[in-house]
Amino acid sequence: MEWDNATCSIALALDVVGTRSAMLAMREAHLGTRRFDDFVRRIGQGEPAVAARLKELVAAGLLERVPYREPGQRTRHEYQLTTKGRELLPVLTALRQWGDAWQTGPEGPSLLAKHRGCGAGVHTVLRCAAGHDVPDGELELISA
Amino acid sequence: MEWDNATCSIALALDVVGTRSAMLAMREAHLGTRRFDDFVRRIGQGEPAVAARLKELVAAGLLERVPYREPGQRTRHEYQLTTKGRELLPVLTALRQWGDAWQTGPEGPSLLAKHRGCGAGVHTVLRCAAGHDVPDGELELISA
DNA sequence: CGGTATCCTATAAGATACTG
DNA sequence: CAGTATCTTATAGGATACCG
Repeated sequence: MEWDNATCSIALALDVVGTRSAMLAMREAHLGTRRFDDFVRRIGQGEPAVAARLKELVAAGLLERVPYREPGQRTRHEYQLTTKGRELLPVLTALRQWGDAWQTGPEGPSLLAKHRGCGAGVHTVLRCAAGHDVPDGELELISA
Repeated sequence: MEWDNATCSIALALDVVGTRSAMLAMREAHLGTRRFDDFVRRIGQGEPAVAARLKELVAAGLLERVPYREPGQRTRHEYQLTTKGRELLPVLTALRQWGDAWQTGPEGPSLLAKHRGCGAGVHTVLRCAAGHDVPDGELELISA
């Protein structure tokens, strides 16, 4: 069979988080951002762009628009991470790690990832199903 | 300080690999694709789009355009992964893993990652600098 | 506060043709 | 084979205004 991007997991993932705004929105959700205005301010894009992206991420099941009500206030909505969205964390971590290593300026990284309690920095490692760490060069990518 | 995407490692990484074609080109490079025509066919986009992307990836230092010569042929060029490009592998692996889990159709994944020799499938795990595995919920993302 | 409506620009990407 | 040139379309994203 000729190679088909329609069945490639990477291409399929990019269908959902393949834009800058989508990935930054997911970063924000993982940082604890919940309200529309905060997404807008922190992503650094206009309301229309952010609104469109949040709508798509909700439709794709990475975020959920949940009503809530503070005492004495009217009902509002907040964007909460679903499990599907939460499991994007390795992608964000790998991107941050690569950006730290290769794209930061002299100021150093402005985004940190810590092991809660332990306090040490967190990075991704590759591991195989047999339990081995997979060092550079021992991973074979194959298109079936 | 207000949050600044100009110093966020994720945003900086997306400056380079934030488009579909860039990420797919890097997937291809990791699959062993080296020649222009193969990138075009396998990415599934037109020559102009692929040419632009390869040029950017070379400029950003993820690929290198290397001359080579088969006996009796004229000199040609191939696109080779640099260390910077090779270290993007965790990002691709995390994307593939998430796509496998959440975005594949009934046919299952068409892209495999195996531990060379061992043969077992490969996935990413999060680990802290102290050596602990970091399970879901124990990672704290902080914007400094 | 949490958006929508409109209009505009920039860029990603498709289509086709051509060249060394 | 490895692109470039040209033209077109689709979409990401910016700017501004407005609304419940």
